[in-house]
Amino acid sequence: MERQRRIPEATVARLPVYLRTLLEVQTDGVTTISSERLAELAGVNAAKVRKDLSYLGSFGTRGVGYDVDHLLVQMSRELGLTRDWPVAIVGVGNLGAALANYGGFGDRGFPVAALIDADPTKVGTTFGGHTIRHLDDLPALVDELGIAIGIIATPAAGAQEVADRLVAAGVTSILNFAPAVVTVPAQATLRKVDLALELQVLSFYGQRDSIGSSLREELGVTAEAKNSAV
Amino acid sequence: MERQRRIPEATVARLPVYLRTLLEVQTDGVTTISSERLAELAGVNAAKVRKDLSYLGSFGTRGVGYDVDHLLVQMSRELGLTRDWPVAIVGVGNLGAALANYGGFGDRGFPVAALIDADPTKVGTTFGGHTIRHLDDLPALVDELGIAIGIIATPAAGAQEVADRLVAAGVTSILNFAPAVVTVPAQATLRKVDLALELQVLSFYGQRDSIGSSLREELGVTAEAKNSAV
DNA sequence: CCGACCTTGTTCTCTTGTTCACAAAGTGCC
DNA sequence: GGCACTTTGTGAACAAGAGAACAAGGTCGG
Repeated sequence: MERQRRIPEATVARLPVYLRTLLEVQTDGVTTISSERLAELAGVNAAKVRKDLSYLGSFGTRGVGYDVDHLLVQMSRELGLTRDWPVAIVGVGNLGAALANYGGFGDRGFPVAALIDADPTKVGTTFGGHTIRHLDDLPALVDELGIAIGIIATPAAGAQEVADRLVAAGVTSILNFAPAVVTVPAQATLRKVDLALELQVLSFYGQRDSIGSSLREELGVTAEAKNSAV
Repeated sequence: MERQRRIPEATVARLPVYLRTLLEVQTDGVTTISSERLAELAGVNAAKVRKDLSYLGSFGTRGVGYDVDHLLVQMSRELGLTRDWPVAIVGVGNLGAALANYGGFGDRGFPVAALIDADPTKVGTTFGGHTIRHLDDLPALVDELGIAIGIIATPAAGAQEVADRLVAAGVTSILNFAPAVVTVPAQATLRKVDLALELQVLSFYGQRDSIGSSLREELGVTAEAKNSAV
């Protein structure tokens, strides 16, 4: 399959899981790992692991497995994690503030570089080491700080406008937490995290469960289907 | 398709989006909606909308469209949203605290009924109107409060144990925010929200974009693939 | 140097999901 | 009451993804 360059969407979404898993085993001193073992740790099928890794033009060694360090280098490069990507959080309400405080971003190469809000009473105040800037300053901030990713944490009503402004300012990667449908032009990439949606999906399957397991098979609700998001 | 009862996973994940959209148009006084219009508002294909709704045993009216109220009733029932589902948040760190404060859950029928932590210095303190309880109290809390859904907001290291304890206490719906692979028995439903993963996926496509749009077509990175998570 | 053993890379098949296209069904004007 | 028009419901083609299975390739003991 010599270094093929079209990586399927589903594979891209699994690479970060492999990456995290490999980092863990690396700190345990493991230097080589088989697809079987990696699959077990990552919670997926071994054949899938091998197929996914083969897209990286991977060099596993038959009979042995994959070199952990080498795999980490390849994967980091493929995911573009060899550099930091500064993030701007737009909307410093409950959720935005929480995300700003959440250390998990900076640790993983996504430093929070700016907090942005449209509310004049918030602009100028300091939060978690950042002075909140006005949405109108967005283009300047993108230039100054090299913002690569925008996180929308506004109420639903403002989400589309924020997305439009982010794109206009040159930010082409957007993560939307607002419970609203947002569209962006083709050159931009948008992903969403919808907390209420997740709970509602759980509600669907949870309700099904409570009608009794004897019926479940008949209704066709299988364990695989229920857990497919993981 | 007379009232068929196997609803595909992909459809289940879209029902909440339709639901939200319908609630919006309902407040605008709209009583009837076509699949075309609903598709536009929900950001999906019209044929997909019709097929999804047909799984509800839906009664649209040809030549007219769907009755908004009726659709909302059917959909709420199907998703199990005719009652509240009390939620327990396990892990009151940065993220857990944020989720506890986030009003979006209670509003949508998922009241936060308990905050749980394993840290003795946190147990007994009050946060957002809730006294933080110890993880050991979980079974009692499930019985007392009818906890239906558990949210894991602990560090990665503790996630699996919390999941095990939730399942043991009778909670079969789990939403995992911890950056760790968690597995549950088949009778339980697990979904995950992985913030770092989302950013890493954005990084992948963002990096691709920066090599120039002329190459993009050749590399096969299409707008559809990039936006498929939305 | 050879053979037993192990693990990868890849092909093939099956399942799931998406989209098109069109017949069926109902509305409302004339 | 009939006809033109609209929109649904669904069959069928197509695309994407998952997983089983196996040949190819490499290791390591003897």
